[in-house]
Amino acid sequence: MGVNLTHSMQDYLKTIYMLTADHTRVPTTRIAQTLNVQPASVTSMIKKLADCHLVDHQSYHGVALTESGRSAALEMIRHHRLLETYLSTALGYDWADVHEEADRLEHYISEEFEDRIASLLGNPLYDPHGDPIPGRDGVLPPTPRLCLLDVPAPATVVIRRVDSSQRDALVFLSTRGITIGATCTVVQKASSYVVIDLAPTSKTIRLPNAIGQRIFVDRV
Amino acid sequence: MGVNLTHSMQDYLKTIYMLTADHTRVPTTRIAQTLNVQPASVTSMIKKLADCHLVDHQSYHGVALTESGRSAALEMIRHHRLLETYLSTALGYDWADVHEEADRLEHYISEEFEDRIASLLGNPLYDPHGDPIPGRDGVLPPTPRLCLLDVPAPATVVIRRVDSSQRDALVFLSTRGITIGATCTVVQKASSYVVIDLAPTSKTIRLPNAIGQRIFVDRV
DNA sequence: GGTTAATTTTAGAGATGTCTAAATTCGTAG
DNA sequence: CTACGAATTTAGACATCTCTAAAATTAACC
Ligand SMILES: [Mn+2]
Ligand SMILES: [Mn+2]
Ligand SMILES: [Mn+2]
Ligand SMILES: [Mn+2]
Repeated sequence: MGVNLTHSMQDYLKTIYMLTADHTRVPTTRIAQTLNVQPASVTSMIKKLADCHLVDHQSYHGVALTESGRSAALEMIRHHRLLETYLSTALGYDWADVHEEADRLEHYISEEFEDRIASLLGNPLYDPHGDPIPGRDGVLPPTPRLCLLDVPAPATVVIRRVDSSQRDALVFLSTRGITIGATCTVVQKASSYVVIDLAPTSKTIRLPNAIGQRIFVDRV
Repeated sequence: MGVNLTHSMQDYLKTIYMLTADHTRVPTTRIAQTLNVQPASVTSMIKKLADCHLVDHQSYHGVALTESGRSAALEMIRHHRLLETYLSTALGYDWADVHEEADRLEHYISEEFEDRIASLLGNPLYDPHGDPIPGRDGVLPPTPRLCLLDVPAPATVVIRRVDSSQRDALVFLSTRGITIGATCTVVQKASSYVVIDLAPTSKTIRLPNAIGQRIFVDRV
């Protein structure tokens, strides 16, 4: 039973994990949309995962991960985020390009490979987008959640995380020098945009809300 | 048609390439043994490869690569040997451990990944076992072919390549400090073994013919 | 509470890559 | 030159993961 997970099983587990961050059950259709497959395909994979005790499936009422399903998902997320960090730090990839490569390789690296890149990187806690990297023990560092748009106007913040789900936004940000760890001052808040001064150059940047929404910070 | 090759198709092409180094056709059974599958499975895969014009199959008379089959095989061998070199050089893998990891990853790295590790390694011509790495253009550097056992007794040589097909032999050699690029002097040749002095320490090592057979050198 | 629309599951099929068992072909030994 | 044994292919099956189309279930509205 469930020791050897196929590439597909791992993708489903990872997706279910992501979609159940709020600890509720996730409906079939949601998984289908995310993985770009038909709902019928999801149902049949869910059955297989349930047979392996990786998910809890209640017919017509969605699915949730079991403890072992959660572990398997976190293992895959660890691979993904370590790979992204490695591709960025050691191989010079742009942060907009790491996802695609990591999403394939995550299924095929060995535990030795995982350990070696983790160790070379100094066992990092966050990936290039600021997403937390689960430890080998499955413990997840805290996710930066304070949104740039929720910071009142005159305030200095450090950029801790960006939403990495849209490549365009990542390119927009890196083009303007906005990266994880950068310090900036929020100088003006309008209804549809926010203006920041980016340290150390004090370059002034106007960010549309659609972008500001995707940036998470710590106040200094 | 043959643009997108599956993992399996790539493994078959690589295997056929390896088994046709002598430019003859290779029989079905030989491929089956190498890939640990049944001859019937080889026949059905060969048909598919022939449909894609990657191999030339004459029923009951074996198979050979076409030009495009050869290119695809060399592309996979380039991935494999670059990965082995990278795992060894950048991640500190032992040369006995690189094969297994590279054999999986070779199918899943992108051309960008290939280019980046090649460039970081300084576009190496040989992998950690001394096997030649095909260029992006498919050109293969020369394979060191002078066997240690064929060198007359008092002679100084540089170790250029070892047969990497048996893990045990690789462990045996690295345990004794024998690596690619090492210089040694052949001091005695007996019928069942050869004695060498390994520079720079002048450590004397007696190698059984079964091992010596697997070492290829350049005379100095 | 019954009807209806959306969601979900079931049923059946195709693609891929493997297997076993049976049939075919080849080459050689008598 | 024929018959035999080995190699190879064919035939039919199974596992995996996907699809489309049809049936079943749910939930919500009147
Ligand atoms: Mn994936
Ligand atoms: Mn990321
Ligand atoms: Mn392989
Ligand atoms: Mn090698």
